[in-house]
Amino acid sequence: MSEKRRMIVHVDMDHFFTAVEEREHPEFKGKPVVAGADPKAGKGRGVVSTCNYEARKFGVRSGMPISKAWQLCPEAVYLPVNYELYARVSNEIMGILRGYSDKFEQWGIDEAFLDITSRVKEYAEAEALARQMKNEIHAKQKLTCSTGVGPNKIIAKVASDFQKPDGLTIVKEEEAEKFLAPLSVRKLPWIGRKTEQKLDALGIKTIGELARYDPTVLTEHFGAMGAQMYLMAHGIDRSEVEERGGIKSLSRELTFEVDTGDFGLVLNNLDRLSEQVHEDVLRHGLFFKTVTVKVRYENFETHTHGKTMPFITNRLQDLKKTAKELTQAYLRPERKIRLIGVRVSSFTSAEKQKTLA
DNA sequence: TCTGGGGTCCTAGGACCC
DNA sequence: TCTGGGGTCCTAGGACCC
Repeated sequence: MSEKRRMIVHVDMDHFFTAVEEREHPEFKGKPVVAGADPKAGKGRGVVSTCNYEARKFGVRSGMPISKAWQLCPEAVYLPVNYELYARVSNEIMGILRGYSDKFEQWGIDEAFLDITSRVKEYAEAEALARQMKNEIHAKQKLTCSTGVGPNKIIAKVASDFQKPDGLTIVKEEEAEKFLAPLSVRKLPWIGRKTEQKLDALGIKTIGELARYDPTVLTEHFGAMGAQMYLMAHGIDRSEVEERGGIKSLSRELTFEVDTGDFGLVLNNLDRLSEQVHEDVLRHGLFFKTVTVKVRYENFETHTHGKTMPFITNRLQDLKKTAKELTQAYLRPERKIRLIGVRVSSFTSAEKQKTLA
């Protein structure tokens, strides 16, 4: 019995944050635009969140320290990240895309997978449908996206990244291995900087080299991920497109403008972060059991310390008290602190909590 | 290169239970 | 007393995603 061939689409909005900003501010058009931390004339300490293609011409990239971006392109328009605005626009786009599929999966704020197997019979029809999506998003939102179509999520995602911006790339099942082979392993999802380095040490740079490698050796080096990488390199991926389940954790963190040894300041901010997390907990109607704090020292050494309580709670005082207790051990006079964070997890919803009570 | 912020998932070890 | 096997929960750290 042969399974029906699937038809999967991946949609990735082009430089989403800065594209929304350009739409809202036509005067930015044609200029380099960078969304991220305050550059503070080259002294800022955050990173670039997104930049437009004009800024990329200067070498600016996502994830780059904002101070480096300032060196490369001081004349760019620098904007703070307006997450609420982007989330509103994202919701409208996701609403449009949902209409094109039976199975839908949002991925981050600006990407989505669609299973359109039941709606098309062949790749030409899939291409037409993908083009229709792009046109509707452009007509209604004045934004462009890059789209990939393939027999599974991995191939669709790599395909959407192949031509940018405003791209549309179709990769048929029978062409998938040949399409992937010359690309860097870094193009595969889940292969980041560290894994790329480890693969490089094994003499593996391209997806084709990964596909020809001994899978048992990959499993020895990378565990379950090794087997997964080997399958991906062969264009194999059986994972379903499915709506993400409920939220698993809520957190807030803060990097100080200057590393600090002022523990009063640290604890005040810890309280503020706890209050913000607590607001989110109430907004989602959740009860939590686990509190985790995060501390990063000036040398970037980072620790987390958590506690699971023997009861479920949604009270601010429980969160504040636990976070403070967990943080105390890290407050050492000889160590300045760069970042603190508060996270809650092990959730139960309010409805479930009522039935238990 | 001097490294944000909000998330998810995996791993490995230890506690504890039957 | 020197010893099992399975299951679950918890913790800390790490890699990855956008």
